[in-house]
Amino acid sequence: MELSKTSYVILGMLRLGKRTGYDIKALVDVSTRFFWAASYGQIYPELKRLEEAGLVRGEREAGDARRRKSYLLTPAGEEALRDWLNSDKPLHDELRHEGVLKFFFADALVPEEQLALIRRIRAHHEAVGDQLRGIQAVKATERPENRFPGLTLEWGIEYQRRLAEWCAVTEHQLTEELLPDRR
Amino acid sequence: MELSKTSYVILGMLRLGKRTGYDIKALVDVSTRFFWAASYGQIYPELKRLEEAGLVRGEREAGDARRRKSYLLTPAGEEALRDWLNSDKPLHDELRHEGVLKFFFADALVPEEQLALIRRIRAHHEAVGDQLRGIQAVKATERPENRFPGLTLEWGIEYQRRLAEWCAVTEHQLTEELLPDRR
DNA sequence: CTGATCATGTAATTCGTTACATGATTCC
DNA sequence: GGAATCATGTAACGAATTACATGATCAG
Repeated sequence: MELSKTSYVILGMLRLGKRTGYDIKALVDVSTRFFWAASYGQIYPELKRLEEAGLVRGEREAGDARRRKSYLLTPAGEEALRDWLNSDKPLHDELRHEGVLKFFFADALVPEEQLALIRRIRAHHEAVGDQLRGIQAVKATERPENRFPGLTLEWGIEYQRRLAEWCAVTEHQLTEELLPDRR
Repeated sequence: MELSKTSYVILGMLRLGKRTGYDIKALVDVSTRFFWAASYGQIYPELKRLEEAGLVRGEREAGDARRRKSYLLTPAGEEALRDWLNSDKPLHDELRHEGVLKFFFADALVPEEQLALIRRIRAHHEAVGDQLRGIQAVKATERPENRFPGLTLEWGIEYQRRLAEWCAVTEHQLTEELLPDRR
């Protein structure tokens, strides 16, 4: 049976312990969202399918007026997760970056506009970097048996920093062309 | 009238001169594909819509047995392109990276498997980098009035190189832990 | 008591890919 | 003459988002 990548997000989150669909969404929003997003519209139906497939088990807490339903991984689910992690099938890698796209077409602009565009792109990456650093602060209190989420967050921060830096360098070059050094 | 991002890809490509839908697809596949992909299923219907909107004009060459239809930008199309480039609306920025996703969940693996995973991710980025360098060779003969496509390509190569390098560093760290230095 | 958050789910819609159908031209 | 490529298009499908509906609980 073929699972979507997003279903592995769910399995991976459930490996950390019992979780509701709501919990999973909240976790995704402060972690994998930056390289693999997921919405309620995917998570709830997918939980149902995963349960039918025997990869997760859901239970409503008796007497829980909130009719909350928590899921946990079955052994089959753990195996499916590990199989995916160890699989050497080509890695899905997709980027949709409007900033780079605009940059690609920037010959249509006059130099001042080009500069303004690059500044907007830089501001964007700085803002995302700030967001990630905010999350880092929250996560600072987490347990050490799961080190990879933290490493991934560091990677994300570094990634945004480099993109912003590349903008700064390009910005500098264009400025020099516009206002050549006079000494 | 709201245009999709992909329609700006089309407008941007047509700014470089008269092109058929087929031409645009071929151009996208060696350039924007890496940060904004597009397929025939989008391009042909979108060209029709853009023509109805008066942003492009299409004409079938008389006596062309191949029934080829070339499009070019109208002044309104050029304006729409420039307006988009200068707009300061938030930039769409979306990443779906299965490698990073697996890395995030890698605590479920034993160290040898973690190492193998990182190697697969590195190999992936090296392969994409090679692809981009191949394109660079082809593009080396292009005109200078459009400098930004070339800059973007350099950015892409650098981007892949850094991702691969980050994998190499992490790989090294994990190896050290597995086989601590004995002197 | 009221607004924020917790909580589950579905329906409509959008966006995009893949596969298919069809046929001409070019290169060997 | 046959394979690769040029060329246009559509239909079916899939993946994911957004908006909506509904209601409980919690903090002030």
